[in-house]
Amino acid sequence: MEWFPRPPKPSWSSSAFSAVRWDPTVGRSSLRPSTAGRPTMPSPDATESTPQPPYTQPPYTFEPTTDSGLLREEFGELAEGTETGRQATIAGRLMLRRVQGKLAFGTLQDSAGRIQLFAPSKETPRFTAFCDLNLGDWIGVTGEVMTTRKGELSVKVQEWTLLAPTRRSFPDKWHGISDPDTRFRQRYVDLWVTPESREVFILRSRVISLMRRWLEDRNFMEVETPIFHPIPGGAAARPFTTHHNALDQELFLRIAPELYLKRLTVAGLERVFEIGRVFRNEGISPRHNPEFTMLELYQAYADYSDMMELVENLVTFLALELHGTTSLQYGGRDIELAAPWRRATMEELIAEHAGISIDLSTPIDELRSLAEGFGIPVKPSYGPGKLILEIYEKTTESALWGPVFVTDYPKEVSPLSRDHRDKPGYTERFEAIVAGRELCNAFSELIDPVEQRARMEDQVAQRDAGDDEAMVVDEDYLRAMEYGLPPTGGLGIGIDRLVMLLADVPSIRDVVLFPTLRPEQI
RNA sequence: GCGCCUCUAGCUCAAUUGGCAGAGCAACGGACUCUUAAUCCGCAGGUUCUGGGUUCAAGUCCCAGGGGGCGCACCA
Repeated sequence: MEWFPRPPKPSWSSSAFSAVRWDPTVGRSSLRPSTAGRPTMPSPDATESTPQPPYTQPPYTFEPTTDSGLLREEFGELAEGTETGRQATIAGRLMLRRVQGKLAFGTLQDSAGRIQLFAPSKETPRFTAFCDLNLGDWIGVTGEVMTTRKGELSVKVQEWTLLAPTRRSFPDKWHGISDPDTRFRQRYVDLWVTPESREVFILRSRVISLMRRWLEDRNFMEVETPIFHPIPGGAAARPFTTHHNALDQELFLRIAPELYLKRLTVAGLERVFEIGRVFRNEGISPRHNPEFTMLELYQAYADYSDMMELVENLVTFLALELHGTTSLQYGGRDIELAAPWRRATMEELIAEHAGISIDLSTPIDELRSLAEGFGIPVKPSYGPGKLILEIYEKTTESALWGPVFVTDYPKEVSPLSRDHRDKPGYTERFEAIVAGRELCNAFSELIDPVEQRARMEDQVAQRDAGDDEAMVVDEDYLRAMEYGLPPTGGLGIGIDRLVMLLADVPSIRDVVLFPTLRPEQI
């Protein structure tokens, strides 16, 4: 994605992340108002004796005819000293300025990149005021497209206007901002001084756009379901709570859209998807933000094998569209995303990585002592399925580089998944692990309302036993199921983690525009 | 929640065994008609995160608190 000319400084590859640019030990501070006077912005009590050009109200609109990217596309290969005779109007932020006396150069940044401004005093109106512009000011410029004697493509400043002054000091024009706290809190500064940061969010936007298109091409219909849930459900997580005054009712911010989307499958919408925010009242870490974005989709008449094919094909498509290849790097390590991905059962993978052979027929005492041997705090309520899952997560999951589909989860830990067609006690559920992280969770959906009620009641028992992430009984969902949920494959993908993978960044805060932080004391 | 690290000018960073708190960029004043982080001269800029303590003397050492980063726990 060469929309931005990279300055010759340390790259932002993930290895440079912590070592060079994002060293967490570097200083912190906040951008404070510039105390310097602004000649273009006299204070209210400035007198008429102030020898500065009068501040004029910026225009309400401005109409650029082109941008830096289009200019580079059209005029990128001009020889030195070319005068094209073509006029251009561009707008953006002044990022650099080099005044030579009667000749000035500037660097303008717009959403497509940067381009040089060429301002000779003989042709640039209000030349002194132009030279007095501050870094960060928004300006609009009209003039001839040309190249300098050194061959730099430029727009000659033959007309210009101040669109908005900046009243705060520009960050270091070479180093930008490196303090992570400032980058997250003042993302508006980070985005225009850190090209790599913009690149990540542009990539994120493209991921979601491409995903929509891909799903729509396969006859999936996008829907929106409630974010306020009277009963939290569809995942195991603590919810945020809120209150509706007129109804005088407690409401929960959704932890997953799952149960509403499956109601729509009952309704006959055979292929639905939703891309939206979900909220989980859990810890914050480089891989967890309390609000994050999920893609969930449901496909009638499909099972979990179909979901595996869908995931690997979708991710392959995204990698090819965004990078032109499925051979990527993450954190300096190679990863091959081309379909098909490996499929292996949880127990096979435990055998590979922990060197132990266990399954649901293993005596529970043996499972308990194995788990304790791995340092897992075992609760008495844990059955064999939960113990196997705990052992998998402790010994195996983070060691999987993948991509790999981890299949056949124990029924005990999968309250919404359908029984495995061949293996009693297991479900047709899988997670895809890529770069040691869960990318998605999917299953052949449980369609039997009697079985679903039993599973929900079991969850309630676990909740009563102290598990505050266990689900509760959702009577309306059970009623919907009683009308008949067809065989259905369902899938949830964490968009943030997918973007982290595709953008090769190490923290979820690098892909969330405004991550959750403690309030700043200003 | 626990542990480790960190916080100095608007930004990026210095400050030796505890000994006058500094530089570059930005800003401000000046010089300069082909620069590319322009260059050169000058000026100004500080609650060293906060509050205690030790000391003749604290950015530096100690205690408590706050923000942030990372790890652990949690998060299927």
